[in-house]
Amino acid sequence: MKALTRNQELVLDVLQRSARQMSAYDILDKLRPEGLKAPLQVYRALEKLMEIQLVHKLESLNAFVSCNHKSCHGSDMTAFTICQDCGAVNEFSADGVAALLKRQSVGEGFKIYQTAIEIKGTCARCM
Amino acid sequence: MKALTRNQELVLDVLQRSARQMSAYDILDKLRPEGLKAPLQVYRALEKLMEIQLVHKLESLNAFVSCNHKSCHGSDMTAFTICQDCGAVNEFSADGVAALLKRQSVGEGFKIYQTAIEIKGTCARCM
DNA sequence: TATGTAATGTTATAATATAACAAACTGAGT
DNA sequence: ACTCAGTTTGTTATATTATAACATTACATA
Ligand SMILES: [Zn+2]
Ligand SMILES: [Zn+2]
Ligand SMILES: [Zn+2]
Ligand SMILES: [Zn+2]
Repeated sequence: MKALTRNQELVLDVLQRSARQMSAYDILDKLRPEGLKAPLQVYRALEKLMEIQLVHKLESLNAFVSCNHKSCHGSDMTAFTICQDCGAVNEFSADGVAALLKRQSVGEGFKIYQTAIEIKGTCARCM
Repeated sequence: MKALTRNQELVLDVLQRSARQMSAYDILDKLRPEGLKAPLQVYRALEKLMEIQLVHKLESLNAFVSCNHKSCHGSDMTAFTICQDCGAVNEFSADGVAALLKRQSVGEGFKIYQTAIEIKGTCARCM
């Protein structure tokens, strides 16, 4: 587990403190006081953080969240619910789904490398 | 089942003839000879086509495909494999996965409206 | 025909992401 | 300490994807 660089620390820290997903530009704005100036500085940090699964990208929102799911590091399976009313995002365990997808995709002759499962709907608080 | 408008027909037609997913701007370029000039003309057509599930968006690619899955219209469950080597996209039936996700998300007090399941890996031809 | 709804055309701009390249840092091996 | 390779950084510029705003036109239907 390699140590994070300064920019990676900064980006991860901002994401962890945030209650919500953030766009790369949201993150950049938060980090201007620390001296960051260019989108690439954020995107490069995000790229590494996603590689080691400390951060996930919500593809359907073009936004990023820190991983709060103890057991997903090293797994290739990540699933999110996204509430369309309040915007709340929740990472949840989808092991059964993962296994099923794997079986089914093997049936189709497909070797899974990574999955994005994003479920939009209404969360409990908003029902 | 309302009839499609001219722009919607044009966009759907281009997508159906394409062997691959296309970005909105790919589609626009194909349709310049037909008189389309602005991105919005394409995006608006895509919006309607997605509403009636004749077209799906691949969120992780910011690209669009026509639906070739006979039974998915009216369903809220769509799943894709995306080959990272050759780029091939395949829409596949994920009823079991859908059911499982539904059960699990109900457990979390979440009402599903729509899902995006995108699986990246290597297809049979590329293995 | 009157009336409301949906679709269109157009210009401009916002939001998201990457290319290219030079400079600085890091760690392993000598 | 020196060297080399690989990684990270800073910076400017640009590419790609998507929407805002607003005037206009088509279409259904009562
Ligand atoms: Zn996670
Ligand atoms: Zn909610
Ligand atoms: Zn479909
Ligand atoms: Zn392939």
